[in-house]
Amino acid sequence: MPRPGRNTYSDQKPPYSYISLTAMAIQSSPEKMLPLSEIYKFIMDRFPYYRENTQRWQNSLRHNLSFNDCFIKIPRRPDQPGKGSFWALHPSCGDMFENGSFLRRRKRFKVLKSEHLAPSKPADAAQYLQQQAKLRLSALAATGTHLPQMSTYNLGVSQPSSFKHPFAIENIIAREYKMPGGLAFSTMQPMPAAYPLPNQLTTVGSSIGTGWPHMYSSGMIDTATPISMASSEYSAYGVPIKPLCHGGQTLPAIPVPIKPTPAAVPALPALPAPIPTILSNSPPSLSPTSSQTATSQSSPATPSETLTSPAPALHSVAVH
DNA sequence: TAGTGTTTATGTGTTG
DNA sequence: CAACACATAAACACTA
Repeated sequence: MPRPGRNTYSDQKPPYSYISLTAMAIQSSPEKMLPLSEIYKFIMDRFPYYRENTQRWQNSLRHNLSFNDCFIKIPRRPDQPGKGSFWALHPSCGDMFENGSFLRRRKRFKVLKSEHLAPSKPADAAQYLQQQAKLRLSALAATGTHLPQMSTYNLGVSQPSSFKHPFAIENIIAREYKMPGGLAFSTMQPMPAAYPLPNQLTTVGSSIGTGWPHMYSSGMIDTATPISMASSEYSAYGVPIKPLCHGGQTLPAIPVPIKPTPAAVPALPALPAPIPTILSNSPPSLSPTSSQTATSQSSPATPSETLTSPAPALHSVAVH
């Protein structure tokens, strides 16, 4: 396991599992589903490390897609000719990653065999999923709820719902995320020794390139996979429906939200505090798993670095 | 035939 | 230390 060291990460293996990377790719797509080739592309575009030994990691990735229940295969429609199916995230897999951290899952996502909720036939499941998604979306629209932006994997029990884990998918893939005020961190101090700091990531996706050496950040990538994470659309779609059915093998005409807004999460005001905590060694309000993981894998990053950054900016931004 | 998808096996590192 | 998560390899089937 490569650890974030002092050198550039450009060619080093990112600390994300294939599951994470795949989830990122899928989540980054407007429709929340991608063919295998696009998943490859996404990963190679963003992580130079994966531009080599493609046979190797792509085999592993395919293995993960098949092996893990959190990925569901969606058949191509007749009007979408091509090879292979689309892959999407299982509607119930949202809490796979503790605190939204994509470093390591707290537990493997497994579809229950006796899922009484979900229809058994794919055709039914398709309808069911679509129905659920529509209901969900219309409900959201009706309430006019401004959902916590990109809170897809933000499951933090004691975190404000606006908190976005530095390794959360939103932060990872939100390269095009633009702050309302057009703020940018591109001029930020280079931080070769550390993985993206929460404030950097949460604040502006475009800054990832500088603060996140293992991710490629040249403009060319954007042409490949337009990311709509910053759009309001994502806010809606990105909030998964947890209680949604399991085992939905289907063909959703509309993207199925991945995970519900954690209802249990107390509606606390945005706190700058939790973030630095993650990368530091004190886990107070965060789950040990998450913080431990984050720290263990980015050890050389000195917590002080994270603390010296303009942390407060980050949440006010994240919320909006 | 290359790409895709499934499955089995094995090894390593982490977690409880 | 057992169980788990993950990475990797490899064999094989299917299909555009």
